[in-house]
Order: sequence, then C-alpha cells, then structure tokens
Amino acid sequence: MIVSTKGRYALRVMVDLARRGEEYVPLKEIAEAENISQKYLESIMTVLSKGGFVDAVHGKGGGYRLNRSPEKYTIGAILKLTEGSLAAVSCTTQGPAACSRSQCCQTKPMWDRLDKMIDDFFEGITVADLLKEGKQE
Amino acid sequence: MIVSTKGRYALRVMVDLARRGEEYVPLKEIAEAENISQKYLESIMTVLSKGGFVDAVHGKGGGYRLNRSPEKYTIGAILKLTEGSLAAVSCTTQGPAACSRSQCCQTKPMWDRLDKMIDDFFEGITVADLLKEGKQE
DNA sequence: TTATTTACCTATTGACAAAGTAGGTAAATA
DNA sequence: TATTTACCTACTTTGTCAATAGGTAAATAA
Repeated sequence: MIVSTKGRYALRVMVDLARRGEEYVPLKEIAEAENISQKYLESIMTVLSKGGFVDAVHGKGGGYRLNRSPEKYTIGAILKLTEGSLAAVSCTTQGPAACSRSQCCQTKPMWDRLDKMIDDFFEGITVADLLKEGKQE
Repeated sequence: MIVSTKGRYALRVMVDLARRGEEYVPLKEIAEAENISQKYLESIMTVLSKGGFVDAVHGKGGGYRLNRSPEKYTIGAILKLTEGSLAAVSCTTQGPAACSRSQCCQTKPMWDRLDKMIDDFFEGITVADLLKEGKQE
C-alpha cells in the first residue's frame, strides 16, 4: 500500500475545503461530511496547517480553509506532506545508504523508474482537477 | 510501500535463477548469493513453486530452476503471486464493496488510474529485461 | 467578564501484518 | 543407509497504522 488513510483523508478534506471556498469550516463539520473520526482528523489537520496548506482560526466562526486556489495544490505535494514519502519500495527512500546491494542490484533501476513515474503522476494532478472529476449534476 | 521484501526477494531470486540457466540451484546457495535469510526464503520459494513459476527437485543435485525462458515471466505476474495484490490503495482492492463512499468519492477515479498505470508498468517488464539491465562487463 | 466555540498538544491503545525464527517431516539421490 | 535437498506448521518479534482519551490555549459572542 503506497498511500495510507492519512494521505487519503487529507486529499478528501482538501477537495472538500476547495468546494467550500473562502469560508472557515470547523473540524467537526469536515469530519461529519467526510465520515472521518474527529479525533483522528485532528492529527491530519495539524499537519496540513503546520505545512502551510491551510489557514486555521480559533473560536466561533473559525475553522480551516485553503489559503491558495485549488489549482495551486498538487496531489503530490499533499501526499508527500502527510505520508512523508511516496516511495513504492524502501530501496529508494534514502540514498545509496539504504541498501548495500543497490550498486549491483538488478532490480534497483526498475524501482527508480517506478518512483519517477508515480511522482510524475501525482505532480500532474491538482485539487482543482479532483474537484471537477466527480461533478455529476 | 507497495512492494514488501517478499515480492522484492522473489524478483531478485527469479533474476538469479535466470542467470543460472538450466541447472538446479539449492535454496542455500540462492540465499547466500542474494544475502537473504535461508528460512525466510523458504517461504518465498514455496509460493513460487506452488504457483508454477519454478521447478523444485529434492535430494542431491536438486534445488530450484525456472521452467520457462526469462522473457516469459512478467514482473507483474511474479509480484501478484507473491504480494497478493499490487493495489496502491485499499480503496481499489476489492470491488465497490470496499468503501461505501466509492460511488461519490472525488478521489476514487484517480486511484483507479494509478492502479492501471502501475499494472501496465509491471506487465511491461520481464525477468529477461532485468537480467540485461545491470550487465556492466 | 464569562461562557462557548474552536484549534492545538501529548500520550496511549489495539489491531494487524511484515519479517524472520525454530524445529521438524518427506522425498530423492549417492 | 546416509546425506542432501525440499516441504510443512507454528511461533515470535517488531513496527506502524488507525484511532482514542483527556487535556490546554486562543478567539469570539453574550
């Protein structure tokens, strides 16, 4: 599994916030809309907030909102922030230090190419794209 | 992580066996060559053997060997056998039953496309390709 | 000022799978 | 018959994911 709930929830939340526009949306409301445990979502919002992806405001009328337009967020950036890495395989996470066989490994070049392909895939999609995706009215 | 050691070891072993050609190679020898715990490798060889990817012969002079030419094995087939699935995300592993939101989920189509891309990637590479890859004499 | 609403912080738990170990049995050959 | 090999079942250890619990601090409304 390349992407855990953490990253997947983060994406859904970002799309949800994109739909809401400028208004601040309280965590409780997001959690209900997306059917995610409130407490668990807290830890995810903290990451998004500290990473500078959303603005957070305390008190009544507060909550979270995006701080750029949806097309400015790539899926890759969001996933890298929340998941830490998108590596399909541990062989490629760190540098050459990761595996003593990396120099002679017959499979390493393939993993490198896979990583590149996945990275390109996610960097080529934005929150705005996902927002459009399921529009079926 | 999309591919665990199980699948990665399996690939390395298949490439190793490809290099050895027709001869039977005992597990002990493979384990040493690839620096993999003998006992752990056992469980992997069992899967490959039962899956019909290698022939196994008991007793002296026995061991494992490929039963087709290297270009007949796609990386995808090997990984699907040893890993069970290559899904990057649990949302796509089972059918629509997997997630109650799959019908309305804004992100689901993206996961489907990712799965397809990864599948195509692995089905487009064979053991013969990997064997050539690192040849640097 | 006070109550309420919100975000923020630290720690803990339970479940599960990955990775590897241990110790034995059965088949084939020399 | 001894040795070499594959095959089988069970266990352990480790770590991470997913979620829970229980608080503190900031902002606003009354």
